[in-house]
Amino acid sequence: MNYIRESTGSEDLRTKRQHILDAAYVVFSRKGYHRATVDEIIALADTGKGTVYNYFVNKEQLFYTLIMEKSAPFEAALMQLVAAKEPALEKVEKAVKLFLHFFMENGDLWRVMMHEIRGLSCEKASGLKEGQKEKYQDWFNRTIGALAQILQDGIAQETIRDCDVTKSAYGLFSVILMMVFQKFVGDDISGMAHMTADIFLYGIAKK
Amino acid sequence: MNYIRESTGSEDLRTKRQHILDAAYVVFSRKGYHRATVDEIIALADTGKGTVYNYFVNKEQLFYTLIMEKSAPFEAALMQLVAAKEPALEKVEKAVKLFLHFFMENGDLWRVMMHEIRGLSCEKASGLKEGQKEKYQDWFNRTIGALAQILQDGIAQETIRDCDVTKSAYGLFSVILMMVFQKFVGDDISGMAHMTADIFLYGIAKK
Amino acid sequence: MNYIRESTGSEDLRTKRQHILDAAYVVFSRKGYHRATVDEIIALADTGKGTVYNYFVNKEQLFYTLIMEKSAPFEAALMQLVAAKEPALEKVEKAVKLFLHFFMENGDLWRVMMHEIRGLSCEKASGLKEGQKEKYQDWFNRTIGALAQILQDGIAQETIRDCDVTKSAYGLFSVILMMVFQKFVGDDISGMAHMTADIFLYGIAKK
Amino acid sequence: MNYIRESTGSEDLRTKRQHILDAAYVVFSRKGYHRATVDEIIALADTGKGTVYNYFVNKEQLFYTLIMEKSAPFEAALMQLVAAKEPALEKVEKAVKLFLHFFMENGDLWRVMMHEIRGLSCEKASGLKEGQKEKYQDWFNRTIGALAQILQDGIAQETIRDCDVTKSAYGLFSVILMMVFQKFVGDDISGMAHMTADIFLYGIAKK
DNA sequence: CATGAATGAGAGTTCATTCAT
DNA sequence: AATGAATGAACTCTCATTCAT
Repeated sequence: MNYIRESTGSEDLRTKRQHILDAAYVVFSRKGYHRATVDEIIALADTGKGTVYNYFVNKEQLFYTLIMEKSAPFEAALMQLVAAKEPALEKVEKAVKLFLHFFMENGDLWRVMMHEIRGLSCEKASGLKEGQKEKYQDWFNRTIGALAQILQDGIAQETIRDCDVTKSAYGLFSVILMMVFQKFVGDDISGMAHMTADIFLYGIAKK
Repeated sequence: MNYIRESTGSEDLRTKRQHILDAAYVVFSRKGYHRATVDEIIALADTGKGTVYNYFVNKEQLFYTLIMEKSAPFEAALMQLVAAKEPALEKVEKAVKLFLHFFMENGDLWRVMMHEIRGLSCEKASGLKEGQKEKYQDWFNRTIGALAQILQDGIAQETIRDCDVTKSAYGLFSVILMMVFQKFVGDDISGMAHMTADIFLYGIAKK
Repeated sequence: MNYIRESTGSEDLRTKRQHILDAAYVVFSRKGYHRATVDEIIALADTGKGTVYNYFVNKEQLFYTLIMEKSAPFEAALMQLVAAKEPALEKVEKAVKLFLHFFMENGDLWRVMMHEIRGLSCEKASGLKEGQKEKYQDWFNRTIGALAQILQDGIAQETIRDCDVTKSAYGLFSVILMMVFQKFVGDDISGMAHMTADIFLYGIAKK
Repeated sequence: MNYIRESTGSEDLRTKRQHILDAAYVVFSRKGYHRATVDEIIALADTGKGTVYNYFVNKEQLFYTLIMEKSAPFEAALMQLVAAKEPALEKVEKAVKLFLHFFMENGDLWRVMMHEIRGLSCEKASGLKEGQKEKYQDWFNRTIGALAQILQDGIAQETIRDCDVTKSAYGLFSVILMMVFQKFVGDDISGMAHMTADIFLYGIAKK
């Protein structure tokens, strides 16, 4: 296994593709989908323009691949948390922490993605073809569904009010996003997670 | 003479500029700032390309004008609410209702605007010039500031916990937005406002 | 005669047209033919856009009219000089003075005109239709022809060498133009005329 | 291998960029800066619109590049002449010949350039940005400065009158230009150079 | 006559994508 | 597989001209 990695060929093959993805991550995050240009990506990736189209069919699919590759480890961790045997209230805080970590790293890219998947109705209203958009929607169904599952467990455990878990999960999700985008989250992610979960769970009205 | 004005006159007097704004509203909302083209706007407004540039200096200022004209009545109502003499807890619910109404109408446009004002640092990271972005930011300072003021009043009235009112206001704002974007809000805006305010104030954990 | 002038109608009629010509003079001189816009002309003339097209068939004819109106008094004076009974050498200096005065006033406009009449061959190579261009060329034939006539008189009077009078006239003309454009001419137009005529007549080589 | 390069290689290597410059030369010369369109240039260059912008940042810089590339060999020859050890009077005639040759080839383009660098004061009075205009002015400072230097040498050698060399150089320059523009120069450039220098040096008045 | 809102042809420029090397 | 020169469709914006009032 080692000798394969050390052979320059395989090393470089993975590298070119990865360099492009890394560069695309930076440029898409900074500029958004439309203002990001392939020229800027290849400049940052230090590669040729044609190379991009060897690995990715077009700009759109490059973006999609980026999203999926960045998401995979986060999704894995989240699913693991859902499956864990723990009180739901504690899982909520841990989930918030996972989301905060993820968005602290990838928030800008996700903001771009979320902006692009709007306009589902019209054929060419978005840069994404009809089939692609559903794949992005699946991401929300999976991750926010995980949050909802935790809340559902809490209801079963009678530590959480009997509410609409999907709406609540989306609400929690949106608060996390806003905290990140407004740069309210500093180095103390754990503390922020605690505070966010606390307000979410117990409200801000005086008891 | 009056009835003549009302038949064709009033129709035509307000027409061109308003038609363009109406068309721009639809196209910007559906396509976002960059994918919206002047050609599509004029097709919808049933006017010539030059006419747009008679009324608006460029695409950006058309967008800005749109935002400000749509926002004005909402802002007025919000400020009136803040100034009213009422318990803060009730004001919160009324404010949520105002926001829900506003975003049910203009949510897509605001999503576009919010996407464009990101990337404040870089020069060309957004379609908006540096000076303009601050004007959009002011909108947030004003409206979310109003929410924060209501919460602050609640703290003074000892009906709301002593929390970071700005963060909390942003949190409430983001939840409202998400409810709208996820189409969780139907015809019963009042009911939704009640539910949202309830969860925000009292949390979802069982007491 | 006076009462006609004072009647507002006739006064204003002449005025509108003249205001437009005055404004056109300023704008064409400053911006050149293409960069001059009708909008800027009407702003300076304080009139409506349609009014321009009431008096002039289009931008091109406005320009042409301007040239001809500005030229008339100069041409008259020049023709008078040619016809005068005077030694040719003195006429040369006086003609130089006339040209200097004229171009000190209208040099920019003439530069613009001279630039526009190029590209005689191609149909649409210039902004001017084929027929129009010849009219401009006539101006040169008339005015430089006058200079040539003076030189020809000088040859007859044996005070000027037997040279190609047309070429020499164009040469003198070009020197005058250059003096004006390079702003080598100050308030002392007479002195400058003397110097220019002196070098033209006697050369700059040491005798 | 070499002959292959010479058949297609050398043709194609220099091709696109040079074709564009060649086409731009023709179109700018014929139409002037503003009436010249990129569409016409690419039609003549038989290339795509984007290709122009691969080689030149914009229309203005294409024009500037054209001017500089056309000027380089002429300037080199002129500077060599100035530095040569020869009587100034002979240098004058040789310089006139150089200028005649140059303007016989590039006169139309230079006329366009000269027209564009006017209106130095106003911001948008010309198609050229403020900083660029100075670069064009430098061309005059260099080339007419070279003429003036020759005249200055003549004064030192006591073969030329003590006159304002800069004004005189501009005068000579303008005469050359006019000869070319009026198509007074035919195939016998040497003869024309002799005549022009003769009149410039010794005047046209009878001794 | 005087007006100026409306117009659209046409300008310069950008950028995702292709393909010969 | 890697490249980047070549491309042209699509974009925003300008401005001379018209015409209903």
